[in-house]
Amino acid sequence: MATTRDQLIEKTCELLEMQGYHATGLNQIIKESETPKGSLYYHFPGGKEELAIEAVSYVGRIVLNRITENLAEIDDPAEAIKMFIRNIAVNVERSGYRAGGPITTIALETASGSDSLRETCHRIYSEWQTAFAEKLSDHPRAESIATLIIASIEGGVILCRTSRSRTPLERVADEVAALIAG
Amino acid sequence: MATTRDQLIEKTCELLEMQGYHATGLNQIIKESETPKGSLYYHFPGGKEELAIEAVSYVGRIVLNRITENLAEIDDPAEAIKMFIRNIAVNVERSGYRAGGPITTIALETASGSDSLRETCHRIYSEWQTAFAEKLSDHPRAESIATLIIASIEGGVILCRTSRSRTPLERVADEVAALIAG
DNA sequence: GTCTATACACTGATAGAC
DNA sequence: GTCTATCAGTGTATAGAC
Repeated sequence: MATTRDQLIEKTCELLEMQGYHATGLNQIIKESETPKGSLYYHFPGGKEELAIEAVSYVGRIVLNRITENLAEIDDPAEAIKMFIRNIAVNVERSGYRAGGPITTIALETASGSDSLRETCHRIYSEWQTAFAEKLSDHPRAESIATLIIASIEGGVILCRTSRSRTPLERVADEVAALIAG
Repeated sequence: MATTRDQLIEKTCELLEMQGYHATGLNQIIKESETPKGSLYYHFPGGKEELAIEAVSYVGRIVLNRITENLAEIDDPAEAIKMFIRNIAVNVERSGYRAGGPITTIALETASGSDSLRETCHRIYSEWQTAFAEKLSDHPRAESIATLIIASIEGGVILCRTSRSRTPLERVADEVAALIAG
């Protein structure tokens, strides 16, 4: 029971992750999601920016859940986070290096453009960071390490997609684990 | 003695860093650099893509020199790299969080678009990584740590620009230094 | 709520005079 | 080498019938 609104949001998430904000046109979104343009402006009167905000919020929530669930599966924080990052590396490779980092491109493109999109990305990054910090709550530098984790994952995705190799994220996984273990 | 060609490349570097590839139009480049459009296609017959490749190569070389010079100033690798990253944090703040990471946005936007731009970014990231790895040559995991450094700087810039705070890169600097010192 | 047709600005690119 | 005028295509957004 996918509503028109949901179809638009999901297709927008997919295209934004692969192409970014400015390279993704509304015409492509309505064509690939098979929804008429009139419906888009009915559901999202704010146009492209409002649609992107909803899409980024949606995918941010999904990723937050995945972080929480995956980290809960392994007791040792260093090992849990290492496996989580290695899993991202595999997924980036599986996408043909076309996806990975669902909000990274948007965050950069809109950092000096749309303030509402920038704030949405900032909120999501904060939520992700909190999830990692909670897993590291025994560590004296939990918050600081959580920031490094988010930063190195985002940067690692860039390096993997640019080099068409999963090695960068695998190295990030190993080094982050080494840092946590001390 | 700035030639027309150099003016175009330098202005393109500036705009690509702040806005990204797709948000930067050729009209804006020629207007702000005060060079006519005819000259652009005379110097860069390949159009926007060729101009961007030249711009990315140019700024990549400048940054490589800055990495080499700055790292040579302090003997201890952990301290040298820490200060280098803290310096980036200050520069990002100084730009009003509108600049920083001169090729990051381009690397992401063109990862699934232009193959020649993607390869150019890949080459530059490799050169930067080698510069850090050489400074860490005494460390058994020099290459792996150099990858983490590039990734966490690129990601740290994203977090700083998105949150309008220099804290993320300062934390990255501290954690990377902790990792190197062991 | 859904859909089509269209307005209007702007994009990258080119032609041709100078 | 430089500059202007202009092309064809696409972008976001809107109007109005159904």
